Amino acid sequence: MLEKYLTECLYFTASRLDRIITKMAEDEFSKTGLSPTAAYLLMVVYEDEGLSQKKIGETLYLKPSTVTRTIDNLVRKELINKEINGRTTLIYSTNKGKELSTLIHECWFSLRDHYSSIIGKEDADEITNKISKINDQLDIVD
Amino acid sequence: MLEKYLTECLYFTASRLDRIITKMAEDEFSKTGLSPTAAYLLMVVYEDEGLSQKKIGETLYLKPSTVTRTIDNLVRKELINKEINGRTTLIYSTNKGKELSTLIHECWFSLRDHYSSIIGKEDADEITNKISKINDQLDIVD
DNA sequence: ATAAAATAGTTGCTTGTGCAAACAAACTAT
DNA sequence: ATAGTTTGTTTGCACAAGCAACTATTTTAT
Repeated sequence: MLEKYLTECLYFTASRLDRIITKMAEDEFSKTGLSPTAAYLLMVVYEDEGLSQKKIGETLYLKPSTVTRTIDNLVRKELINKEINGRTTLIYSTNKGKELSTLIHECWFSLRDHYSSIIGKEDADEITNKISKINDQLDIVD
Repeated sequence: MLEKYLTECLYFTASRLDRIITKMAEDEFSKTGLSPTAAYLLMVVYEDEGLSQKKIGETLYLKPSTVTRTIDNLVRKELINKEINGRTTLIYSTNKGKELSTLIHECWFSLRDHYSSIIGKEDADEITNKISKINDQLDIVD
């Protein structure tokens, strides 16, 4: 009986979805040895070499502390470099980092194929789009 | 440019949504002194006093270890009791726990009002429903 | 030129969740 | 009845993310 009300709660359904899809993404990206977030960060760097941590955080909607730590991790793996430039630090991928590019993109497509094959490409695209719009509405960055 | 592709990724949008809505829920339920999950667990107990941990986990879609810990927390706060019954444990709310019922339900409605006021009631209900259906499709409990 | 404010990043801590292995109780089949 | 299997719960560990307070740099205003 309560179950019905739970599934009418956005918090409840959204966090369940997050757990499911995060697990799927982790499994998919495990081939790269990276967490999904680290892989996405790397993709952001590929796209815009030398961008600042701040920009990375804004792109991925992650807090500065999370960005710092994800970056530390990638630096430790020698996949990116930090270039301190006054109060900002610029991030570049290393050669080793660039070598991962293909694999990461494969995982990224594979993840999409995976959930699309279950829920259907149209539904997947539609829901993703809707969630994205709702995110922008709810995320009132003060 | 990459931003556009990120918003087409269900993992990316879903985890962002989770972060936003979890924060909103935490703020809303902070009046109760409980995490949203703990509050939901308590609501499940109100609805079915004496149910097993297993059942709680199934209802909330949480792993046994998470249920154990959330319950430990509520026991420590003297809001519920565990009654060990062979290999299963049955959960009952205490009087102190029952006293929280009204407040928890208020927060629960208030949370819903909050996000509905931002994205609109229809859109909120629609997306919640869609996510719920997708959860059931993706959550292939082996 | 210097004090105050704003900005970028870091660090210690907390929280929620899961995994895997352990443990304990209860069936099942011989 | 007893060995093996299944089931429910617990425990140790790991991880991702955020908060709040801090440091360091840059900008602004006087």
